[in-house]
Amino acid sequence: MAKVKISDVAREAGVSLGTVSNALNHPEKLRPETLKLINETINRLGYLPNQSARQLAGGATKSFSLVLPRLDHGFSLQIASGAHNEARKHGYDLLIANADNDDILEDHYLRYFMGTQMSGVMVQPMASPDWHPAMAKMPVPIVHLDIHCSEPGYYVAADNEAQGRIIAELAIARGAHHIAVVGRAAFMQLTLRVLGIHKALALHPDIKIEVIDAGEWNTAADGYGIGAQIAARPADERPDFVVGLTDVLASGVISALVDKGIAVPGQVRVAGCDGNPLAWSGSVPLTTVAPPGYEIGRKGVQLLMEQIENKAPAKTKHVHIGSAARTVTAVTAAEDINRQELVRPFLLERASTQASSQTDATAINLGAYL
Amino acid sequence: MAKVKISDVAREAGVSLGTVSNALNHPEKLRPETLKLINETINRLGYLPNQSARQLAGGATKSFSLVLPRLDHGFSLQIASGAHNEARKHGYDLLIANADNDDILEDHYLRYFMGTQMSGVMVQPMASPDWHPAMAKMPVPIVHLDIHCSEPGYYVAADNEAQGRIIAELAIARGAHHIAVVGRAAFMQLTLRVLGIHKALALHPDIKIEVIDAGEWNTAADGYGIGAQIAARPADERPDFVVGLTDVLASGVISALVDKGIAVPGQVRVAGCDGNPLAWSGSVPLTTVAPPGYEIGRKGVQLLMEQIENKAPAKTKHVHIGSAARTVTAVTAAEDINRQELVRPFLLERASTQASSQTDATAINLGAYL
DNA sequence: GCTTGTACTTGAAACGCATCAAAGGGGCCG
DNA sequence: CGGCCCCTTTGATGCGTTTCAAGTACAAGC
Repeated sequence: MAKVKISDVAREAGVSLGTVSNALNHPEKLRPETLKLINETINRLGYLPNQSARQLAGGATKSFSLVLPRLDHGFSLQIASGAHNEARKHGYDLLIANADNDDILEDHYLRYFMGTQMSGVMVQPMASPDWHPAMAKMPVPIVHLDIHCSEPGYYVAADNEAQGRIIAELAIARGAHHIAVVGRAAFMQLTLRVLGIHKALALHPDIKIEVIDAGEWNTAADGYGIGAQIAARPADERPDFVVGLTDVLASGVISALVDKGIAVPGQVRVAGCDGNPLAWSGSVPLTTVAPPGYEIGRKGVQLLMEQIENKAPAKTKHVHIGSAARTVTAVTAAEDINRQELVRPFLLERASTQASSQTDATAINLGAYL
Repeated sequence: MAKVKISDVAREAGVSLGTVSNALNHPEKLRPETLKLINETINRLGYLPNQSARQLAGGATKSFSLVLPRLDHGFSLQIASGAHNEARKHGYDLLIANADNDDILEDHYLRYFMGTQMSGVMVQPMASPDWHPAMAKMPVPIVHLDIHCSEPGYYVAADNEAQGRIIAELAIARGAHHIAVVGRAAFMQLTLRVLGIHKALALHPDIKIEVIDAGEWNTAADGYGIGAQIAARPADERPDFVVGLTDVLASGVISALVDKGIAVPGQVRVAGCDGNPLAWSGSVPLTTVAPPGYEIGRKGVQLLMEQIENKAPAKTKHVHIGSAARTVTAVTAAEDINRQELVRPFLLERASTQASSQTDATAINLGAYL
């Protein structure tokens, strides 16, 4: 249990300390026999290099970190996936931290990572990065994801307005009169989406817009609650088009509406945001606006790499992504679906899922398809 | 851009190095004025403690790490969620790494974390932990999740056999004759589920079981491919009951079957595994077996805490979870669903979702509910 | 005024490793 | 046999902290 250190390996192998270090970091400098001897000793002793000492002595290690607002938001997972793949491609590790929708925690992890001599740090910030000016001076490359920064710095901006615009156009095409946007209003991104919707509806003053705060978590339960609340309204106060910030949210809304006897999409139409595979891979696909999360993560790492390679980086550099919307022929109602026309972008995807239930028991949720 | 170190703060504040350190770690030892002065200096200079040096000098920091086989598997996210909450409760950070279904990478991150002087490490291993004997000697507390270890060590075992059993019982109740289990066979957990199915079917030798490997990723696309393959078979070679290791997988199978004109659940019944909120919160809920991932993560951290607190821990300690299955009255067919009987465990959940698409464009996936 | 105690503060000694200038060893040429 | 050069190995140095024994200043008690 006593920790084995490099000096133990050196003594045991009958070589010097520096040689063992070289075996780890510059194996090509050693004679093959020496290398082999050392490696055997390392394995025999179960030696594990102390990363802290390593970083202290040698500067930054090849690893990036990513702070996400929540792990169970599909979009964030896409980002993580893209960042992961790109990072590995460059031989970097990726460490992920979950800020759990808590800005204090987000800040905490950010500081933690910046102090860890990471090669670079990425955040998908929950709010406008007000702290950025202070952070920008930090000696660690940092990239903001899915957000537009006015402060100098690096960021990858998804065109959240475009997402709002697409939704609005969809709503117009469907003849909507009253749109409800459902989601956690505190999210900067949501604000932008709403802005996009407003802009797109500038010429349609007759269409009413409403934002319903989904509480802290954006869960299906939140969606269900909101759906129930919508269902309970008098018909003339009820939106005829609901947009969920999350697919899960939208899904919750749908089930509440259906449970309460409101026809979807007959009386109320519902769309989500995320592009969650589960949402559209089932027999009755959910309409969903899918921001290019994977690409955002990938570009984020690329910006990090740029900063690392050009030691004296430009003050500000950013990438805009997702403005060019790919729209697809609409389908009027669930009943009308011609499966041949359905867009099932399986070939573009990278898997997914998420779950629930905090009980001790193995549960089984019964439903259809059984 | 030059890194500010503790000595800079000390000089600038006109105190000694040790005092600044105390301000950071034992603020109660300082006179309030001194503390205030130091804190102001820290903020003014933008000082960020070097975590590496910190850990080197002071031993382990209060942080745990979690290595997951994949982030887009809902079950793993549940684990992460449970671990996160429990860790925060004890004042620990949680760092997550994605092994991306690659055992080399899993091993890599594991070694990395063990060398980082983490307070504890958790893994949801992809295969049987053969390397465990070597790792068990490591000076860092480690806990295996969702797996049963025969080697000495700590682990939290989900009763994967029970999951298999539940599925089998469901299949029997539905009068299945031919069950197909769809998923990546390399996963240890899947093996156990299949074992559970076999055991439960011991008295039903007439029911045929088949395992279809879903490839590396367990994506909806994989599911779709398998579904298509199943649909293409002659009716008598076709399974009448398909179990997806993942909800996404199951969902993909369903859409393929439906696309190919096979009735679900008319001709083929399909169930998933994960308890993904999206799967059952929609208007047509997917049947899904939900292992208690959240609890597994929580218990994992608890075992870690135990090891930390009792410095000389018992050789082996484990927790079994999920054996007591909570079953629910079955529903015969989608058309028969009585919504009042549906189990929508919203109150137990913690949100979710995941997405796809690697394009540059903001995409919109059209489907029903529109 | 001197002693004892209290409340902070100091600074030197690790922590485990990467680095790099320097030493060592062996082969080759003259 | 001596001189060179190249390949390999050595070990002292410093990375930025924490820790802790030793110090300082000041107050109270005698």
